[in-house]
Amino acid sequence: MITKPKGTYDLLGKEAKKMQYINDVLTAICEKYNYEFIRTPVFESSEVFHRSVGNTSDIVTKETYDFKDRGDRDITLRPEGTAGVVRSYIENKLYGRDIQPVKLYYNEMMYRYERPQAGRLREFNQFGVEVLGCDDPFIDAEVISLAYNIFKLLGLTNIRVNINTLGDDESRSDYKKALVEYFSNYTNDMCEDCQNRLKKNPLRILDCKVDASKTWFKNAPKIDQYLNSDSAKRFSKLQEYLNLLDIEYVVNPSIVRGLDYYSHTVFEIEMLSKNFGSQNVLAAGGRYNNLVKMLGGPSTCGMGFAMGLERIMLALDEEEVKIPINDSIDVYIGYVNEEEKETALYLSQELRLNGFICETDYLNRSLKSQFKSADRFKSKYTIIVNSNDIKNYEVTLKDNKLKEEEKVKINDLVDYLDMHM
RNA sequence: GCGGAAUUGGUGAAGUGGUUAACACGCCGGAUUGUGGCUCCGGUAUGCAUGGGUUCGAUCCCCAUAUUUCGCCCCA
Repeated sequence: MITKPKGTYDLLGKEAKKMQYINDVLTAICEKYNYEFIRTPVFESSEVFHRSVGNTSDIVTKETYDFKDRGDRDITLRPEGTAGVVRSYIENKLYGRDIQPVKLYYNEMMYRYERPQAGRLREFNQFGVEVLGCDDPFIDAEVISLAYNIFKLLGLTNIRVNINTLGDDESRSDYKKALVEYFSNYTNDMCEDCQNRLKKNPLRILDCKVDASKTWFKNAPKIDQYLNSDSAKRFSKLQEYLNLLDIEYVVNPSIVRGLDYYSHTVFEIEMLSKNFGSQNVLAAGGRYNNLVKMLGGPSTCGMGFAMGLERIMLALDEEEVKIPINDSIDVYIGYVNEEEKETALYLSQELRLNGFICETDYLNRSLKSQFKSADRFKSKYTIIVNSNDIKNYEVTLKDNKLKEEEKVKINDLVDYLDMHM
């Protein structure tokens, strides 16, 4: 048997309906916030990701799907959404638009060559938002609240918003320097990973779970001592705005994010439930004021987040959130002989085009099985097409709830159903 | 990239080194000569992930591979 590639999944049945529901919610809320849908290619020039995500991140160093196409071009399947959106923003000169800032959202499959586990796949669906051309913490607050409100709207309650600031370039590089200096004194007591992080990306040490309880770890320098006044002011303004929006959040200095392009505001929304797998970050994002320039555009600031839809599905299951799924139909049409079948075919089209969800039998099964089918479809009405009735231009219509049936003229069917549903 | 667990039909699964692989659900048909949801009866695996090996003989023992799953790393 041919099976799906590792780390992929087939979306079908109830899960598919759930996913569609999530998508409906996302689309609806983005409309209200007036974010514009954007779709970019599944694959990009490798350069797009290598120049943006950064070479200290595993995503680019060992998790991308890279290949050469037949024209010998270096191609990479997108591992995340921001870089492609920014590339498109630059290429289409959206910085020159009459309406600013540019507020975009995407909802696409992403690809990372990783070892799959709970909440982590090789092909996965990320929804995300990017706002380009606004440096005000006003937009930071809006973006964070948008992510937060999506979860609230979906019915998730057991979540927490963590925020932090990485400061501007000056603050961040001062802080990095201080961290390296400080942590260098404790290398012998450090876990192996942290020793690597010290060389590659010292900020990430703050996110370590192994060393977190050690005294030297707790006494490490904090970012707020290194923020210059502008960065500090911006961060407190953001908190003010979040308070105003009534968003519950926690300032968490260990949120540093893995991608190189972040600066100032960073945030994560995590699932708190203990039973949830270790992949508990449902959404994450932050400000990236250097990215547009890094990718060759005019210096433009940006703010955004991404969320993993499969993880949200897991979270909804974990919290046992009831999702409104319509799994019933309006009408089931039963028949037996060929003449009746033709009428059934005609009627099914007629009803569907008039807005009714309609099913019938395709397998020439016994009338008894057709009634069973109608029941399984949870149909509100069952039509029994009968040769004798056809002569009088009518059919038998059964109300499956009241279990009553009556003859209805074929021409009156639509009106009748409109009135009764 | 590293480590642990799993892999029997449409589904949940039991089971044994040796003729026809239990049971249940589901599905199809019949009892009910054109009417469901209950009941009863009957039917329903090209054979136990794939490839090797051990053996007179393997679904059951060994090895490898694949996939699933859980964790580390990383990240949504």
